[in-house]
Amino acid sequence: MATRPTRPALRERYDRRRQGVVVEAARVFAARGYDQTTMQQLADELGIAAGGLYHYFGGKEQLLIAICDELMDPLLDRAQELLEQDAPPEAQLRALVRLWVAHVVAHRDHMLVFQQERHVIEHGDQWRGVRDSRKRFERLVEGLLDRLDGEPGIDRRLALSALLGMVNHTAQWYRPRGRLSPEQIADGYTDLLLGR
Amino acid sequence: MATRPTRPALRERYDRRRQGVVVEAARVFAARGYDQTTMQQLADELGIAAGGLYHYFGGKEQLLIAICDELMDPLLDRAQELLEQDAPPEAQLRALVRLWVAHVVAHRDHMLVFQQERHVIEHGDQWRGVRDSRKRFERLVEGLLDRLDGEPGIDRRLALSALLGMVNHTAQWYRPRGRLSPEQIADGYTDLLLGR
DNA sequence: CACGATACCGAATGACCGTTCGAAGTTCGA
DNA sequence: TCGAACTTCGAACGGTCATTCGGTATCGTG
Repeated sequence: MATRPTRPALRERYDRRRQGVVVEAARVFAARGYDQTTMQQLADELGIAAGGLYHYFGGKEQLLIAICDELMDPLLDRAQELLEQDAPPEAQLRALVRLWVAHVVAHRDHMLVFQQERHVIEHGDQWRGVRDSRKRFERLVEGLLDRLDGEPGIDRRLALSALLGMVNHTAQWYRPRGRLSPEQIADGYTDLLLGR
Repeated sequence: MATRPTRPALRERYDRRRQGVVVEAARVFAARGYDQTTMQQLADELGIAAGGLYHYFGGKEQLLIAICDELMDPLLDRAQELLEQDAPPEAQLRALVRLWVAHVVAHRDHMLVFQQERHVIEHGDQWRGVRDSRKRFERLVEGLLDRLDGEPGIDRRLALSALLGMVNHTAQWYRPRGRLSPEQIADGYTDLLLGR
């Protein structure tokens, strides 16, 4: 693996290209599966030789890690930013779910790869970072749910699991020109959780 | 691959052993991933030689198909049986979700493998059977939701997706001696869907 | 233009893995 | 107990694939 260029102009090009590789990898991995995709196939899709990939990534697994980071990091940032604001819990929940659904559908491929490779993420050694990000995001949602007013019609922990299930599952059926917009979907989930 | 024994006594032993292989395979695949598990590792867990596996299965992929069939077929049967009875839609929904959650937690490993290998199931040629089973089950649930009385507080299709997401996601967090029983979990989901 | 830094090529490598198959062991039924 | 059916073994095969690396083309810069 090459080192990141030192000169600013080149560094920019390098970063863009690297990012492009991640996005394409997410696409191909989501469609064919991580293990069933060869570096050769991925390189073909990108129009470069297989060896060229190692200019940007130390190996196949680093590529997978990059996909997951690109999925979790911005989501976590935005969620944190949102929750720092001072607003009623219900409004925050609605806003968070919107943000979350929007992120999921904008990164469908990343999300599908993330779900498919759950076993590596849970057990792998280099995966503590990704695991922690996921855990932290879940805790954010959990904390918000605890802050909701009113007696819960449903167990709070169960509501959290349900919400995680619904939203993440969205990646598997959402289509860009579908009947419902991401916002409508998100609001539907929120309404469901709040008993309408 | 050997043919199924003709003599009844032997056939019984053969079926039991084959079934044991499927269950163990589900366990190992769920933990390590299908592609990352070698036939050797699987055989080790079973205490037999790698070649011995081919006495029961034509190949690794057939094993995967067997896991999925073992998951979907009984679920579909029970659901169909339930829906043939004459009962109010709400009661049927509650019963169906109970049945479904119970099945998912009883076959957690099968379920996790099923989700991980989504891409093969969606695109593979030999997978039409499994695909059809899944589709048929979804249609059963969809039909039941349409039969619910009252104006829907949420889009019916979205409710279906949400339910699918919640229930299937259960496989990823449920633990046998957890705080909630499968029935409590199922009822929680149903309450959520019906607005409590 | 010229030079160094960067980007990519592509053949070679070494390891791994699913699958085969003939032989050996075991079990069943008569 | 004997033979046939069944089960398992385990070494060998053929193929695939991630990764390496020395060389070549391209690009930015002075």
